[in-house]
Amino acid sequence: MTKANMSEGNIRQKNKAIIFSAAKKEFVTYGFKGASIKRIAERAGIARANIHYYFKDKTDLYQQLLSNIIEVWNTDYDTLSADQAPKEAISTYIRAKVMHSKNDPDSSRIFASELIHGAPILHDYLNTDFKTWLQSQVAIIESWVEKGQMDKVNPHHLLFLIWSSTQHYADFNAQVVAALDKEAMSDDDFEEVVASLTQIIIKGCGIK
Amino acid sequence: MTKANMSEGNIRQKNKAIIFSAAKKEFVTYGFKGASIKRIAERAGIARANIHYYFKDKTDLYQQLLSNIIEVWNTDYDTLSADQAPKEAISTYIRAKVMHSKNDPDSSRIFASELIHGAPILHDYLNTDFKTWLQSQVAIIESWVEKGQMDKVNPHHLLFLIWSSTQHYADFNAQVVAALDKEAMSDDDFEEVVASLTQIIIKGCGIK
DNA sequence: GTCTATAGTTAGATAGAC
DNA sequence: GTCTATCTAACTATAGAC
Repeated sequence: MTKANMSEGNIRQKNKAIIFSAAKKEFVTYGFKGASIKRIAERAGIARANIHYYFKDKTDLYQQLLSNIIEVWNTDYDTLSADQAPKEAISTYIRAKVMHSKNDPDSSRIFASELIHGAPILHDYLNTDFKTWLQSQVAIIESWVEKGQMDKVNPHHLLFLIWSSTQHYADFNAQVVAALDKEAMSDDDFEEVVASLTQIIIKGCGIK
Repeated sequence: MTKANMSEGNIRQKNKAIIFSAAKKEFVTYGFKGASIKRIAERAGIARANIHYYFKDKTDLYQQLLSNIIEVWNTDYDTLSADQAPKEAISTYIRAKVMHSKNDPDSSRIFASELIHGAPILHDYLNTDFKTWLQSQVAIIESWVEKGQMDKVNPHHLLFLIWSSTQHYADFNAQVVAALDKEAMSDDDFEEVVASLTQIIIKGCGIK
């Protein structure tokens, strides 16, 4: 790759990142169909036609955005540790999930919206990579049960419980802040969430 | 009200019900902005213009649909029983919520989609009727804690945990069926959900 | 790589005959 | 209460100059 190519590549990368960031807000606010390329361009501070220069069409942009989100999850934090005892592993996992709901709620919301509307784009992913990854998580829980480190619980439903209860604070934030009678959740509020969920789930699984 | 008026009223009621049913599917599939009145009319088997005869505009139709959904919840099942001990009350509540996710997933999904996208229509409801109703639920849990019938848990976060984990099977059904490697969840699957969630949450709250 | 102009499509909403 | 026809607005996508 020549120097000219590299700097072109950098412009591409930088502009695509700006577009992704703008698209994320737009998709969260209006959903896939409701999102308009005009408003994404305005949010990004670039001309409308440039979006079409970088992305084939709206579906292509949305697909790549979803891929980015999933990639961050898979490489970053969304994994139970097989090397730890269940108490530490699950506590760490709950905290990581709650903090992700705090720090990047829009990613969670876009993923949730995609699933709620039937996962038209993520259907293939759910039946391939997701299933493989899930199987590794289930195996970890099963090993804890076999070793008597926790009660016999259905691994799938335990995982769903952790996912839903932690992502709730991103996806349903509008309802949560109304319920807590606040403008927005504070750092302390999120710590209280971690403590509450950890307390109930650890004890509920019979983990000492 | 004359007989003629009554039968007119009945036609209105019947047609509005048909439109609501069609609109529900359309809003679930495409979201608020993506839903088209043309397709709602096609699903309902009536002419496009008739939708505008019964509803002022798309927002009006969506608002009334949301009101219907919330009304069913409030009058039907979505309440902790203050007269029971926590074990029975929470077990009953979890079962009712899971069965509602099974029997009417689209209502749950429309509500979830509205919240995820910032609750533009439900904002007022969340800050009035919802808060009042929630306070009654919180008070019930607090009374159980005071009487020593359960551990000291944060009532709000316990309620969020129950709502999110039970509604998950409606809202995130696409992911759940992929995870369970099924076409659709069976009656037995839903019983397993009730059993798993009840087991973990009851024990997790220190309820005997 | 960026911009303006525009083609082509789809939508919401209304008027007016029946 | 229902239907056809139509107006108006918004949006995606592309062509072509710079």
